[in-house]
Amino acid sequence: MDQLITGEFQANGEAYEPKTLVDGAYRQLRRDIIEGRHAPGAKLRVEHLKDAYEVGAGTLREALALLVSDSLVVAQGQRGFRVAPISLADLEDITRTRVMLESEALRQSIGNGDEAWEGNLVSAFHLLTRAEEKLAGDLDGSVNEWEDRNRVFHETLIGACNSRWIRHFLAILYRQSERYRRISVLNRPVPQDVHEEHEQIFKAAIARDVDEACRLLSGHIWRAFHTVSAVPEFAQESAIRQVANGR
Amino acid sequence: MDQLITGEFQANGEAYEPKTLVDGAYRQLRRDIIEGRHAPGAKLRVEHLKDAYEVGAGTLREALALLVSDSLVVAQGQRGFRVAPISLADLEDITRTRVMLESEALRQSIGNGDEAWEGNLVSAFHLLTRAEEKLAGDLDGSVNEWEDRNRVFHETLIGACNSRWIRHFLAILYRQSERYRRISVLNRPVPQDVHEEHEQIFKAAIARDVDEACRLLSGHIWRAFHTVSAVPEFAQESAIRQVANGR
DNA sequence: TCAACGTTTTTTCTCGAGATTTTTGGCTTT
DNA sequence: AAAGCCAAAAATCTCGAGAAAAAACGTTGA
Repeated sequence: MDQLITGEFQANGEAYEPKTLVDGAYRQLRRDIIEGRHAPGAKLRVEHLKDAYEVGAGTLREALALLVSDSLVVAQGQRGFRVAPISLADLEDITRTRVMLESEALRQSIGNGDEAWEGNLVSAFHLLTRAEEKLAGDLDGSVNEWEDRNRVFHETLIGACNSRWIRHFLAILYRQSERYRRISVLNRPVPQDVHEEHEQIFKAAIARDVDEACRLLSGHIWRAFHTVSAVPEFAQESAIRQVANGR
Repeated sequence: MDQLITGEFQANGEAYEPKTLVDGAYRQLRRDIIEGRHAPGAKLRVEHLKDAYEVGAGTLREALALLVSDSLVVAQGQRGFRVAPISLADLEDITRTRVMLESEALRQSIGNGDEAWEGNLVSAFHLLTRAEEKLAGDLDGSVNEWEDRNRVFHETLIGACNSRWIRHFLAILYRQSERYRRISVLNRPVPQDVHEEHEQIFKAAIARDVDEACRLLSGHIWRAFHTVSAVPEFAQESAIRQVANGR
């Protein structure tokens, strides 16, 4: 089967080799937005960015167009591009929708998953556990590794869900959630509670306890929302609106 | 608030004026794919299309990039663009996901909807009824009108749902469904049954009967799936694969 | 007859310059 | 002093040509 260029995450941990300059700029730009290097609401000037990413103006425009449909960038006709704004209401919407979709996906995945899926899940959980140990041990630079492995763990959980569309939508929502998390949590999150939650979800999934797994996963996702919403920066919506308007 | 260029449908029936050439080409191309003028799996050659749509090559590439994230076009690195392939399994996936999201959206919409929403719904249902009468009366050229008003009716139904993300995903899925419908149903569908279903859904929504409305809506969407899957062209998956591979 | 190789042709991808539109700044007027 | 208007400047949007890659084709050899 043909491989989509601008598709989902890849499940394995190997480095992705961009096949084209547009694709490379798209991924680099997406990462910079998710990790907060481009602030929400900030203007994205083509003339300025084409030098930073070392591509032509047309190429960068095409990469920006791809980001528009991921809702990470908004286009204002004849007035250029901006980083998508953020708000607590938006994060709540993202969270609610994600809980609904991820519960359904997990339900299907546990129902369909074979032994190979179990194996992948054991592996993903193990790698995540190791990353969480490093995170607790104050090793710098392990945040990115944790983010990667956390993403892979969640992807593997729903990996046996045979609905491409649900997985596609969840990938979009996951990126949005990650952006909020990385913007708000500048220092590392509390890893101990999160690790326990991951372990409980993992065990319930392996035990094929659908209802319990969904219940735990929903709680896990909502807890992340409440963690972010407790950050002072987000607690007051007025500050957000200021950022969202980009002025 | 700023208006997004590449956003959702507009609820009213007025003509949309594209603010930029990219946006115009994007909408025109999207319509041509949905209405089947570009066959599934067909190659989209930039050199050939830029003349047809009367824009530059770079502009057309940008429009194609926008369509990639709608999953109406797939990009194969260094090998150009193709119209997204179709398959019965994909339609089933679309339908299942759509039923889940649209039920939730309708549930919220009926819960939140005020009198203004009721008014919009009455209006949309009335216009749809008129279009269905014309369709039964064998007036040519009324298929596009029916499609427009059918879309507006479904949009209005879930219009009071306050989740932007659910509405966004539903807009994508609706376009996909419309493509399958228009590819398979070259002659008009049976309007009588469909009209009765619309009327029942409409009445249940106005009566604020959430469970009944969701039940009817789900049946309505699934019935459309079965209608398409009964078409000989779709009944045999082998023919589909041939089209999907585009060779 | 079939397979493999090298050349030709087609198509895609990329870049920089020109035309439009928006924004900014200063000036005049009330 | 505040509001409105005109001009300069910045940024965006668009286009066509050149470079790179992939596909098609014919040829050669076993």
